Amino acid sequence: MAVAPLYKTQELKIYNSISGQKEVFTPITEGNIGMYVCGPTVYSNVHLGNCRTFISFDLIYRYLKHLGYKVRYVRNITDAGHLENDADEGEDKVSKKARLEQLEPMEIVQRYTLDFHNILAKFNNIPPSIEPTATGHIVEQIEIIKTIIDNGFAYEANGSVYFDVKKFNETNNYGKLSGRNLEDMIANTRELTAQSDKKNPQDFALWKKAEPEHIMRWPSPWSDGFPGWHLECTVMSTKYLGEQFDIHGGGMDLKFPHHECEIAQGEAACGVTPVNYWMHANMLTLDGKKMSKSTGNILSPAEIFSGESDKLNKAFAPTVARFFMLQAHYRSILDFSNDALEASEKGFYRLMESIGTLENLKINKVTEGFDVQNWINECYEAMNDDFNSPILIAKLFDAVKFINSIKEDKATISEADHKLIQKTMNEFVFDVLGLVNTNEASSDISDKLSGTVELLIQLRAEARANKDFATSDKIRDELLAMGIQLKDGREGTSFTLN
RNA sequence: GGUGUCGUGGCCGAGUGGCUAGGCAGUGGUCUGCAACACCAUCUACAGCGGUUCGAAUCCGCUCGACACCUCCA
Repeated sequence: MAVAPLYKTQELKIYNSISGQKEVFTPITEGNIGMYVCGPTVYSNVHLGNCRTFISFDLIYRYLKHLGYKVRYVRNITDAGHLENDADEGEDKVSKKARLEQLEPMEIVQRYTLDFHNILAKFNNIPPSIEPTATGHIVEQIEIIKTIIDNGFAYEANGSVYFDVKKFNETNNYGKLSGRNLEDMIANTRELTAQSDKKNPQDFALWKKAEPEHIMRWPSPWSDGFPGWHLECTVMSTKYLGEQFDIHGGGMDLKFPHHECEIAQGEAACGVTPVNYWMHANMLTLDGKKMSKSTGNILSPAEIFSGESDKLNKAFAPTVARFFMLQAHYRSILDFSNDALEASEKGFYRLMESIGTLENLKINKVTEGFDVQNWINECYEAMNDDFNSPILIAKLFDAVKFINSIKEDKATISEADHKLIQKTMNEFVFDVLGLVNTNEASSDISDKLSGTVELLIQLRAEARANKDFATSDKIRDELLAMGIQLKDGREGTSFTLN
């Protein structure tokens, strides 16, 4: 018997940045989803703020897959073309770093691409289906520039090619994603600097002629140079997902100009708007301010994992940091602090604890004290409402309460409901939220240790029976200091690793 | 200056025209040799002012404050 995919029964709503509303999600091709997310520019280590965005889209990817969709997830690596600023003399970020560190640009790219993969793996992100690079698509970028020029939306000046925003805006709408109006933008900008090749300050580069000292350069019909930053995403998304695809994501700070330019390029090249659902993940702040490479207001994942930072009292497991982020909605600003992370950590371990408890729960004939089916529905409702992970987590804690009540003989569960709740917990906690059970990972390697602790528990029980509390407390307290917590229940003593 | 978002209890953080968010912390109880864990109960809210409404924290207006984008950033 074939089971129908979940998406047949679940109505998913997604907040579409371009309409500013939650919309019922309908993919272009039933059962299939094309999703593109702007990846990093690999000229330095990822910071925690970057990670939040990718964790947000990992959640989305995981849930879409959970619903039974076949998702092609494309996330690029920007290894060329990303300029320091928009001025004509703006230097390529990768190039600049290579110059400063006296390395080949591709060594820089390799180093930070590896770092990026390594860190995201620690956060248990699933790699995308395709991870294309800008330098691997120079030919396609040159081709699309030709098309945009032929369609009359770009012009060459001095070996560079610029997108003609004003011309585009006569027939299309430049600013529809970011809610901007081109006339206002023009009215609000200062005069062009005398040496600029652009017709308008809003025009953006599709191709830049390389200065003689610029080491990253490719031949083109216009000059030896390099492609503009916005272009790579247009090229790689349409190449792998088609001229029109379902979801395009990225950080909120890419909305303008990057994504606005992508819309313009896509429409100028293909005559159709490229994306049906625009999704923007919000920023992670530190001391109330956006984490940002340029201002140095940064906390690195390595610092979280090691605890070596003025901002932290202790080290945190990657999955705890992930859990902390998922406790906020992806479209809300989340402020990072040691205290908030510590609070999440305690909750996280409570959640994991109850998943362990769930394994060997007393089974009864009937379920009392909880409506399992209703609970499952509420979990789906939460995620179907624009991927509301905080609500989902709140629901998971409802189940935690129920599980603990059964343990305390204050509620009962039937065998069927037990299976159902176990399946649902596992699916949401591990498959959808992508959390990792740290208890389990450590207990795998500690069979011998368990035996040792069991022995100590036995000795302690004997001491307690003899009212030798000095000995029993010594065993308990010293194990605790080693990170092993004894738990006295009505059916004997168990332990957990902290 | 332009555009936009937001302001929730001790902290973090959902939600929303009338119904308990949740986590952490606190308080009282159960359990315990004492604790811890767990369970039960429980206290601190919706920036300020005005308006719409039978009813607003939720809608509208103003004030104050914060942040983001308008240069590069996830």
